[in-house]
Amino acid sequence: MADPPKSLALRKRYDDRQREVLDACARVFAERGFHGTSIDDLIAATGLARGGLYHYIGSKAEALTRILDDLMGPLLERAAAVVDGPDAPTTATERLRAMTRVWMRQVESHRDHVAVFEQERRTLEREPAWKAIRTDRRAFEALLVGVLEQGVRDGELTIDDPQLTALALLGMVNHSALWFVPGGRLNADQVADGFVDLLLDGVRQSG
Amino acid sequence: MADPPKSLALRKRYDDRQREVLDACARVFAERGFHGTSIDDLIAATGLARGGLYHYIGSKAEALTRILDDLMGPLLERAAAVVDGPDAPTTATERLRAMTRVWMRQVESHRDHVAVFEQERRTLEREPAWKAIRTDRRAFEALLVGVLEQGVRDGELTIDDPQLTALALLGMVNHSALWFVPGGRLNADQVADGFVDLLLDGVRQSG
DNA sequence: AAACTTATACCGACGGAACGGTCTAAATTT
DNA sequence: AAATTTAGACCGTTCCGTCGGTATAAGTTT
Repeated sequence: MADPPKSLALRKRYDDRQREVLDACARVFAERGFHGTSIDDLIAATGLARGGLYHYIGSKAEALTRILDDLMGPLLERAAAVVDGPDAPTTATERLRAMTRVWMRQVESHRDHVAVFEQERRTLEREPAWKAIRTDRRAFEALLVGVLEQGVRDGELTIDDPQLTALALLGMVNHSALWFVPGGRLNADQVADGFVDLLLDGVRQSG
Repeated sequence: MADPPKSLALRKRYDDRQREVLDACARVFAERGFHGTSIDDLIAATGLARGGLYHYIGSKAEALTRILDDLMGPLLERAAAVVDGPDAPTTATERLRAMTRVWMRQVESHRDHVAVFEQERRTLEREPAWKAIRTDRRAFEALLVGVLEQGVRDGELTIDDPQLTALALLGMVNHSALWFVPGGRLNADQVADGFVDLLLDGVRQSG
């Protein structure tokens, strides 16, 4: 990656353009996979030429790193805020709902990023280079399990296996990056509420 | 792919070896992704040399096709059997459980295949070459939605949005290919039952 | 404000390595 | 000896990233 400009005004212009370029990269990565994407694909997607592209991304791998950081950073920050923050709800049920909404909104706004994350999961778990991403992922999952366990402690929830329950919700939401269509029949909050209601009450006819 | 042997005894030997080779390919594809896997990776994983490998797989893409067919064929067949077959249970709840067990057992026995399927989802949906796989996937999902709708008709289940509910379960199970460990704390049926119980009754403390 | 210098944005030809796949022939089995 | 399995050198292509260069905008001096 080229050194970003020193002057403040230009720096902003550079950052904005870089964001555009990285979003385009995320779109192609999500579509064709990281390894399935060639530099020429990125050139076609960004409209830049080879040199111009490298001016902003440094390398294909660096682009992936940035894409994943831009996904996990905000997600973790917001999730922590609605679980532990000053204005966070206090009951486990409400926290679970708030957290799931934050999460589905991230799927809505960063669908390609989530898709890339899911696609490259195995690689991310293996390579030392992605340790930061792994740490973020684990922190998020721990947050989720924590909320579920709080629910059990408080007598709000009855859970056989909190770990499995967390994995179930993780599957639902992360998998939604494959089918969720922004602007489609359901918006992010509706899907989030749908999942949480399902998890809380199930579908068995009562009474 | 080389012509398989004509004589019956040799044909079996060839098929067995081919299965071994394809399983090894699936393992590497799951680990590094299809495009992230080089022929040399497959050579290392199979112990064969270049020529020997091509004797059994024809091409990298053909190997992928076989891997996915070997996954979806049996899955669909067994799922249809426990939903519609002669000895299939009749209530939606029982059918849902039976179907999920079949499905999780396929994750258990073909974890790498499922992981590859998940990783290449976007490509599989796009390329004309994978039409057969898409048809199978859709048939499976239709089977699942059908069971859920039957449950609603029969008054067994109360479901706001059967489509979303199906997607939730699809997410749980398919995502399990990422974390399920054969021989680990939970076996396939235990995970399947855990998911189904979750979906049926939820986690909210009742009473 | 005009002339000049520097910083930034972008281009596209190019190199070297790695890629998937083929082919001839040797080894092994039937 | 015939059929099958395995080997590995080899080919053309595609790959990622670099580099020297141009054009434009910003900053500086006169």
